[in-house]
Amino acid sequence: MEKMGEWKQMSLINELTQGRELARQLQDYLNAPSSSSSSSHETRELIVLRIQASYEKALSMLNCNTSLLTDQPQSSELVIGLSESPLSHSVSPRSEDSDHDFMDQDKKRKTLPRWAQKVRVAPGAALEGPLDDGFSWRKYGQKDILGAKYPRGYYMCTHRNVQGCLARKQVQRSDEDPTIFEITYRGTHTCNLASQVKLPLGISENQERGTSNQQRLSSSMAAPNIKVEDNLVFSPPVMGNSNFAENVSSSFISPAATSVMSADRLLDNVDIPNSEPQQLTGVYLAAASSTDSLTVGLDFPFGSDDQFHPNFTFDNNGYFS
DNA sequence: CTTATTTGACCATC
DNA sequence: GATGGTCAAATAAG
Repeated sequence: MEKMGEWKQMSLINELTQGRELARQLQDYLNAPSSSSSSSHETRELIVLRIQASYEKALSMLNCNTSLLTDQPQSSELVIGLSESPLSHSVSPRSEDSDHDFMDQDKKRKTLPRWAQKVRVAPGAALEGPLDDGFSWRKYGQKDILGAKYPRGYYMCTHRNVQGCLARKQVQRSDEDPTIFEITYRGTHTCNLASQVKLPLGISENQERGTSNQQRLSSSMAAPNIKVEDNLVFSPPVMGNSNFAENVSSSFISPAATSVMSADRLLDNVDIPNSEPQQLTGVYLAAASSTDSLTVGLDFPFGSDDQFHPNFTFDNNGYFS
C-alpha cells in the first residue's frame, strides 16, 4: 500500500520533528537560569534521552525502512513531553522524605517514578488506531477527577499477575481539547514487552480498545485512538529467575523478546545493571514513537540503589519533589 | 469458559 | 474531610 510508505515517511518526519522540538525545549531549559534545579535536571535528562531515542529511531527507519515498521496510520503528535507538575502534588506523600520512599517499599506506596505525556489525537486520522504503546494494558479503575471534565482511567500491565509487572498508566482527556490526552506512566515494566508487536491484524488492540470504543461509558466516551509514546522498562527479573525471560517468551512473546534485547544492546550509553536485580526499580526505556516500534529506547536507571550511579542520569533519585 | 471491563467501595495521603 | 488511587465483585464480551 502506498499509505505505508507515506506513513513511514510521516513517522520519520515525526521523529525528526519531535527531536527538533525536544532539542528546542532542551535549549530553553539550558538557557533558563534554572529555577528549580531538581525537576529541571530530570527534565533535561529526559529530553536528552528522548532526543536520542528519536534519532535512533529515525536512523533505524532509514536503515531498514522495510522491515521495521508496523506502521500505523496514526499521525498523532506528541504535544509535549514531560509534565510532572500536575500530578506531583498528589503523588509524593512525603516529599521531603521522598528519598526514603525507596526504603520503605513495603509500606507506603512506592514512589515510583512517573512522567506524563500529552498526546494529541488527530481528529481525522485517529479514528481507529489502537492506542498501542506496545504494551498490553488492563483497565482497573476510573475516577472522576476534581476539576476535570473527563474521568481518568487507570490501567495496569496485563501481565501484572503473571509476571508481577508493576507498570501502570493513567489516561486522562484534556478538559477542553478532547483531542489531547495526558498519559501518565508510572512504574516499570518488568514484563517482557509482551504483545508489543502490533501486527496490522490488530492483535493487541483489544485491550486498549476498551478505552476507545466503549459501549457504555458512563459519563463520557473515552479515548479515541491515540498513538502514544511509551516507556518500556526492562528491569532485572524481580522473580529472581534468570530464566524468566525464557518463560515469558515461551508464553507469549516471540519476536518481541528479541527485539527488546537488541534494543537493549543499542544503549551503550547507558549502563544498565541488568544482572543485578535490585528491587523493583528498573530501567526505563523511553521510546519515542510515532509508529510503534518499541524497539528503540533509552533507559533511565532510576536509582535507589547505591550501586548505581549513572553518570548521566538523574541524580535526582527518581522521584520528583 | 476465559478474560477484560465496569463500578462502587475501600484505603492512603493531604 | 476531600481527593486520588486501587481493589474486587459483578458483568460483559469473545
